[in-house]
Amino acid sequence: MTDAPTTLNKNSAKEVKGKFGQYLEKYYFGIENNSISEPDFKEAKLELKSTPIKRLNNGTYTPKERLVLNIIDYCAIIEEKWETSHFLSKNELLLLILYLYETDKNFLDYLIRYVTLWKIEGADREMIRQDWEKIVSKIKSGKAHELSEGETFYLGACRKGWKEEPRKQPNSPIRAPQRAFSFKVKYMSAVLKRLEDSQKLITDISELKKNSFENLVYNKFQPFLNMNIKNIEQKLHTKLNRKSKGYYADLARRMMGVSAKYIEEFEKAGVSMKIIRLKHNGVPKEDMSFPYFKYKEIAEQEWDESNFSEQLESKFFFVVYQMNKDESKIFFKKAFFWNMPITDMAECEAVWIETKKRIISGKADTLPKKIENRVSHVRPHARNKQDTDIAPNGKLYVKKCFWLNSKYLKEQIENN
DNA sequence: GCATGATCATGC
DNA sequence: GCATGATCATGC
Repeated sequence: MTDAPTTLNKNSAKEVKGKFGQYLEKYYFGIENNSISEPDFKEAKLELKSTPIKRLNNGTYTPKERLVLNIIDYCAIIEEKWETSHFLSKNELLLLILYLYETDKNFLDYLIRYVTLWKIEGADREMIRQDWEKIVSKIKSGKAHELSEGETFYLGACRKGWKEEPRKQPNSPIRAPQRAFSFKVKYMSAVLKRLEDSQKLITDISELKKNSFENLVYNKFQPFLNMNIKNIEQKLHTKLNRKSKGYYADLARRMMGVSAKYIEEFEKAGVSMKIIRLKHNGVPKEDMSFPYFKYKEIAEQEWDESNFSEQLESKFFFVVYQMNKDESKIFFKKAFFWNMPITDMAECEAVWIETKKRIISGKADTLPKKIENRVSHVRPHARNKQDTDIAPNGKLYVKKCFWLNSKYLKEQIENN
């Protein structure tokens, strides 16, 4: 921000509010201040947002306020659909900058703590969609003046511009205060937590210029190939909890030099890391499970929009350990990125369609078994027998999920 | 309290 | 040894 004025002194909180963001846009990114409806970087469909965090007395950090997004146009929004909504097209992908607000500092001296891309996706996206629908339906019924933040979960309709005249709204003569969509403070806390809990794999950009990301990851594992897990821990000068279920995942992250829970690059790319332990014959000890499904959801969905197809389309990172015959010893064998070949995807589609067919015809208790398909099968995935979900026929069945067959995984591991 | 990743148990 | 059913452990 070299061109920015430096003569400003301490600012009152009110003056500062918004200024950091304006200066950042203007002097760092060269964008003139605007409130146009397109994203700031329209070619990339990327919206620039900066937001303050503050330090608490106990040393932890917390968002200072909600993140205010676009102003709600009461009259226009009732004609919109979620997928093509103004809100989503502007805010789906944010370049989010979290800076540390400090009372007695000139705002030009605020520290930037995190810079990250934040995409509305996954389960968050569903919650936010529901919130959006709720707000829109209230506006539709002529109650824009009764909107309040407490009605929704992640996405709020907050007051914005107290000095502004109340706005016209459809289906009611009453004028309603101006409101904007916003991520609630609690949601921003989750964003911050996510950032605090994640760690970059590659910190030196020059490495990435010389080598592909995949190769850089493989290089990190190189020194540990074929090494017994005990020796790996020693080499890393670390002692992990062997009893923890996440032990092998922890160890894998450590081999990559990461002690945090999340790997930033994996998170951004939607890469899911999976641990596989091979028996002496090269077959994984377990099939690979996915989150449980809702019978009714499968009955109503098409394959293309199903959770299972979405999960399979993402990239995987397999970390493979090899056990000896009596499973007393285990060593690190290999790690590789993987995505499902299109032909195998078709097999999973067939299993999914068969599952849907049986659920609809009231046979949710006899879903595709392992012997029925080379790639995938359906099996219980619940806390116990009492942990059930309701099927379209009104009966309760134990929760189940799709699995990838261990023998199929064996082939994939051997081919990589 | 529940979802999720992971693992155990049983019977053929 | 494997398919299938059942459940554990952790974290949010």
